[in-house]
Amino acid sequence: MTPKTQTETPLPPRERILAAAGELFSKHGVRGVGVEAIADAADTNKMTLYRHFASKDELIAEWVRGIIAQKEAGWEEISAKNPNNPQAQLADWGRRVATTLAEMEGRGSALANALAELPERDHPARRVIEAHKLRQHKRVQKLCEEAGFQDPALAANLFYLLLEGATSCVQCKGLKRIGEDLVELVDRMIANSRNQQQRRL
Amino acid sequence: MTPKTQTETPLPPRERILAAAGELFSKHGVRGVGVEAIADAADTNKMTLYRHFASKDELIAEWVRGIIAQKEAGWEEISAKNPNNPQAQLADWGRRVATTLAEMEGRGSALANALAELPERDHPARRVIEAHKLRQHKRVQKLCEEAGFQDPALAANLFYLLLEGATSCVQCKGLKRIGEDLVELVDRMIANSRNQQQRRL
DNA sequence: CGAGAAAGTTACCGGTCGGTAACATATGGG
DNA sequence: CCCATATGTTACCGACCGGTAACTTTCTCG
Repeated sequence: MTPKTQTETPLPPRERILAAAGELFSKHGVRGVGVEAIADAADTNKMTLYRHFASKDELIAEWVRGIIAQKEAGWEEISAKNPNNPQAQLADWGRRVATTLAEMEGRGSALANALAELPERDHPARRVIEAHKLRQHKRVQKLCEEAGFQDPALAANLFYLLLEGATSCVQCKGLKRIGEDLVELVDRMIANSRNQQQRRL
Repeated sequence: MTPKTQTETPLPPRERILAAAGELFSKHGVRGVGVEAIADAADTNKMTLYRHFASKDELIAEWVRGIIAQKEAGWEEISAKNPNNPQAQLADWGRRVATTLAEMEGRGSALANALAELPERDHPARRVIEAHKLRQHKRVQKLCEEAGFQDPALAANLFYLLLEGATSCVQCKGLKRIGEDLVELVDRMIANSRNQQQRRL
C-alpha cells in the first residue's frame, strides 16, 4: 500500500521551491509572483519556504546564483572542449548563445530582466548578477587577447555587445534571424582575427 | 498677497503627472512606484490623476509613448541633417546613442526595462514598445540597403544588436568604454560599406 | 455676479503583499 | 519507545496596492 503513485516528489522541499520559483519568475517576473504562489507551485507552504530562505529577496538571489552556475559550467565545457584554441572557444560560445536564444521564446534573459526589475543598487541578486557580467566580460576579453585581435578590448566589447543585444532583443517578437546572424557575425569576427594574426607573422 | 512664490507650477496637472511619473518610473521601475506616490510628486492627488488617465497601465503607456515620440523626433533630425546620406545618418545615430548612454547612469533603457517589468503580452505599453522596436529595425535596415552593404539584412542586425547591447549593458556599472567603442564600431562598419560600394563600381 | 468645469480633499473599498506565531503532524534514529 | 527534527496547517499582522465616491474649493468666462 501507500503506492506513492501521485506527484512523485522525491526532491526535498528546498529544491522543489527553487524549481517552482524559477519557472514562475521566468514567466511572470520576480515582482509578478508572490511567495504564496511559489509555495503552492512547489507543493508546500509559505512557512516551509521561509524556513529555507531568509526572505523573498534571498530566494531570488539563490535562483540567480543557480542560473549563473549553469552559465559558468557552460564556459567550463567550452574551454575543456577546445583547449588552447581561443577562436574555437569564442565560436562555440556564439553558437551556444544562439541556441539558448531560440529557446527563450518571448520573454528575454532572466538575468537582464531581474536587473530591470530590481533597481535597488544593493539588492543581493543585483550584486551577484553584476559580478557575473563583469567576470563574463573579462573572460571574453582574455580570449580576444589570446586570439590575437589587434585591439582585444574593442573586439571584446563588440562580442559582448552582440551577446547582450541578442539576449535583450528576444523580448520583442518579430525581428527575424537574430540568432543565425549572431553566429554569422561571430564567425566573421574570428576569421578577421586570423587575418590579423597572419599579417603579424 | 498670494505671492505664488512656491513651486511655480504653471503646467497643467496632466503634464505634471506625466513628468513626475517619468522620473519615478525611471528611477524605481514602473512596478516599484504606486499611483499615490506619483500624484504626490506631481503636487496633486490620486483623484486628479485618475481623471486624466484611465488606469496606471494607461499612464505607463502614455509615458512610453512620450519617450518613443522623442526618439522618433531624433530620427527626423538625423535624416534632416544628413539628407540622402545613409552612411552619415547611421554614424550620427551611433553618436547619439553613445551620448544618451553616458547620461543613463546605472539604470538602463526605460523601454527595455518596461518590457522586462511587464510580461503580460497584451499590456498596452508593451504593444507600443514592440511596434516602435520593429519600426526602428526597419529604419536601420533601409539605411543599410541605401548605404550599399553587401548583405543589408545582416548589417542591419549587427547595428541593431550593437544598439540593444549597449543600451542593455548600461545596467551594469563597470564595463568601461562601451560608448566610445560603440561609435568606433559603427564607424568601421560604415567604412566597410564604402569599400563594398567601391568594389562594386 | 453666477454658473459650470477643473482641481483638491478625505475617506474608503477589496485585495494582495511579505512575513510570522502557534500548533499539529509525520518521520526517523538512539 | 521517545525525542528531536523537518514539514504541514491555519490564522493572522501591518502595509501597501489600484481604484472610487462624495464633497469642497478654486477659477474662468459669459
